[in-house]
Amino acid sequence: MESNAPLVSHYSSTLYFWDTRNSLLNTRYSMVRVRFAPSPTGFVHVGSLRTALYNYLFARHHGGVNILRIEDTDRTRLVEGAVDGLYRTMRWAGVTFDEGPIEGGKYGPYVQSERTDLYRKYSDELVTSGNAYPCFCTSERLDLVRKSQQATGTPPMYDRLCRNLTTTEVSARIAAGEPHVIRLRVPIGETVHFHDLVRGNIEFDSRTIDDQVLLKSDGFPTYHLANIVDDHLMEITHVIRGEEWVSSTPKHILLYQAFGWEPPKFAHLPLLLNADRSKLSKRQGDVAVEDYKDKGYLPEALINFLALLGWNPSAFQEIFTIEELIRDFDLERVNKAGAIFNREKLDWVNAEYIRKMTPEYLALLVRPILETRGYFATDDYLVSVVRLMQERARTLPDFVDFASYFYVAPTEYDEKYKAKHWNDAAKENLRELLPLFQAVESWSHDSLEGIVRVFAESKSLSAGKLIHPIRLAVTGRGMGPGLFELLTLIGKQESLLRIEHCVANLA
RNA sequence: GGCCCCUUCGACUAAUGGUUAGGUCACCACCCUUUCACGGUGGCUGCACGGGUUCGAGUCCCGUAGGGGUCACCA
Repeated sequence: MESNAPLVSHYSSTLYFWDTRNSLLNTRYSMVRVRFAPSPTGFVHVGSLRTALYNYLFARHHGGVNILRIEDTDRTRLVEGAVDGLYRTMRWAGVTFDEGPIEGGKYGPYVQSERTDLYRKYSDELVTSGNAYPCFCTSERLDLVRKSQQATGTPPMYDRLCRNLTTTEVSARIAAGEPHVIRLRVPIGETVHFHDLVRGNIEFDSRTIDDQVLLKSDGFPTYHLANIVDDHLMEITHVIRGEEWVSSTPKHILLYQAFGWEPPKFAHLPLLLNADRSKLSKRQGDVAVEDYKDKGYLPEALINFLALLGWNPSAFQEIFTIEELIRDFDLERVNKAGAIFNREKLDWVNAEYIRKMTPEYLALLVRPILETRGYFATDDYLVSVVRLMQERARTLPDFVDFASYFYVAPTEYDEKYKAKHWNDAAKENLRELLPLFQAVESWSHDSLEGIVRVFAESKSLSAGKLIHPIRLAVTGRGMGPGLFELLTLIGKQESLLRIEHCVANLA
């Protein structure tokens, strides 16, 4: 019949062992060790970044160790260069690791495909102890079983055909070279429970837990096996991961019990959501960290924004330095409900950061974009443009795309603005103003403003009647920095050229 | 469908049995102003619903509804 005895006896016999070790080596085990364990399937999802960030903040807050582990046990989904990309993204975001494939560490290797012998060994151990069993079912049979279960409305689970094969039959079939997997022997009639640091106690009836595949027929482990073997061997103290893992956690608990290992503490993070409250997905917008980098968001801003999606220390502060995030971070203040990724708020946070940075630093970040657009500017000039645009820009490309007239004369003129401010009277005014501009000796903010205001007064006009047409002629736009700042930067010759051109040609 | 989780303004959230339910983004109005932006002032909307417990419930309990996650030899 069913043999679930090994689980129970294993667990209780090793509990004593762990309790003793825990008290004897208390200092060692009080050291926080967390891991970020992505599978290298290409880009880094912003949700993954947030998970990585929370692990990082938790580790730093507690003076613990942050570990990167690559979970590449699915050979069919390997993506060339994904690990490099992952590191590039993490470095950009400022999330650092103390142990990992590049950092090294005494718990390595940190790439699961280099640890397959280990998983095999532990899988064998589970089979020997009766907590796992070989299964020879083909995927075709499994599909059929699943289909009939769906048809009858029963929960789709493995029907446990191979669970009670005799040892002689098992040996024979293995000797015959029959492909097989190793499955977890889930005990019957138990309640599996665990305490989640975010959600509290969570319980599962073991009859709802599938006899999960632990070792695939290609000899590679599944996530479930590799994950707990590594978490144990790497002495992970806290597993901080996305909510989508809650329903597989009981399988992990069962594995810890089967091995007689003390499970780590779990904290399941709320999901990042689309506007319709479904799991944040590619179909409804940008999900790759790279997308946000490319669109001109600053890493500090993205991190700040992401940190506050699902966690909040007080709600009386919106902008946090990374040091403040580390100081304040606390798993107990992580929310339970999913959070919608709100792009407008990100824009605002980004704008806040742009206003805080030095123009020199921003200019460095803007230059590549400038060159992509085919514009030219000296370093000094670019810094000046940044200074004028700084409180108007929300993202990095704004310094180029909303300010193109600083680099090249306008070829298009804003229709609405033109309709409002460009007419024969305006042109006549500019025609008369032009010689005064030409005659000016110091092309400076104050002298230009003085000329315009005196001229306007002499003609009994409001200064706006001159300012708006000049802005249109010089920039083509109805928005931007103060006119006299802008004229000063663009320079006398170029400014006059543009005004003359429009007076002569713009209808 | 089974199992698990969740539910405060449109969005992110604060509140740890006693508040006119607070802040931020977005939105609207006004002020500042040469435009846009910044800044300032004000406004708009919220405790999913129904029962309990309690002198008192957004906060505790039960139920309902709604939403989400998960049910692979993927992680």
